[in-house]
Amino acid sequence: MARFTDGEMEVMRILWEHGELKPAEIQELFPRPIKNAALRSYLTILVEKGHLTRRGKGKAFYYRAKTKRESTFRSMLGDLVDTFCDGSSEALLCHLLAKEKLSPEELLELQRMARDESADGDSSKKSVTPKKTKKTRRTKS
Amino acid sequence: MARFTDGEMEVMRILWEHGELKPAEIQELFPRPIKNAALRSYLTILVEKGHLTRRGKGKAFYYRAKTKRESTFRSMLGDLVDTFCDGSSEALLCHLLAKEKLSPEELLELQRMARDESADGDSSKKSVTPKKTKKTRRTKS
DNA sequence: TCATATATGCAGATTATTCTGCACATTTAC
DNA sequence: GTAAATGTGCAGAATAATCTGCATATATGA
Repeated sequence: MARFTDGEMEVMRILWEHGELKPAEIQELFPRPIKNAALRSYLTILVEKGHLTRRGKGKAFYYRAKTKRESTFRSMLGDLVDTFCDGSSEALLCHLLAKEKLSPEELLELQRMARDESADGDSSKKSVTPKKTKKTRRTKS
Repeated sequence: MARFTDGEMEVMRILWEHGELKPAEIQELFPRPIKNAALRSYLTILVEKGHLTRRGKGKAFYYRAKTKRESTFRSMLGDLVDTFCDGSSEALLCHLLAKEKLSPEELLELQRMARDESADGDSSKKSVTPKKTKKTRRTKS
């Protein structure tokens, strides 16, 4: 359902994080220099595709993500699993277990944390990233 | 590094699985009906991009994947992790742990299997999918 | 009121992807 | 040798993504 090009994904990321912005604000947050009009053509397409909504507020239009971050994540993860793991997300888990050098104790602790995090309340609004367990920050290849 | 469109990905999947094929053979394995010439335009582009090699064998050209399945998987998984998990693959692991309903015993068994699998020999040629642990086969959404 | 800054609307250029059509070459069967 | 089957090369159409330029509208401040 949710497929994005690179430029579109950058826009979505910014709006997922900041909620509601006008083009000039998105432009400033954009990871590379981009002309205002070029950015607006992304926005127009994303509105047409139904991934964004916009409303006039004062002089400008303000844009907001309609497609949710969590559902996009699930969808893209599902595509990856279908392509490389024969549809089994357990196979992906297996792959990560092999890569992450965790002791059995750390692993079980992580599972407990993951359970707690997914148990309470509205998980769709929450970040996927746990708070205290960052480790392998990737550098841009 | 490795980015593929849908059509290109289908070609790569087929060649990853079957090794070396000529256009007509790929055409038959393609998941949807596609004309031979349309398929060949994919192949031409993939060769230009450096993802395939080809060699004349008899009358026809035979194509082979140059870009490896494992490195593509890692690259795409890395992109996903960068976009949605703040670069931490441990965060993705956390997400999967929350989704997969595994007992601690099953989890540790899975970790042991994952370790064994990644330990022996040339892992780049092996499937990411473990043999006995399939469970949540996704249906095409 | 008028100039300036800010925002939008729109036309279209550029490139990449996907796909079609057709001419021509080579192998194989008769 | 000749026809049919199979394969290649190439030109280009259709669509989508990316980006540019410019005309115009509106709010703000002197």
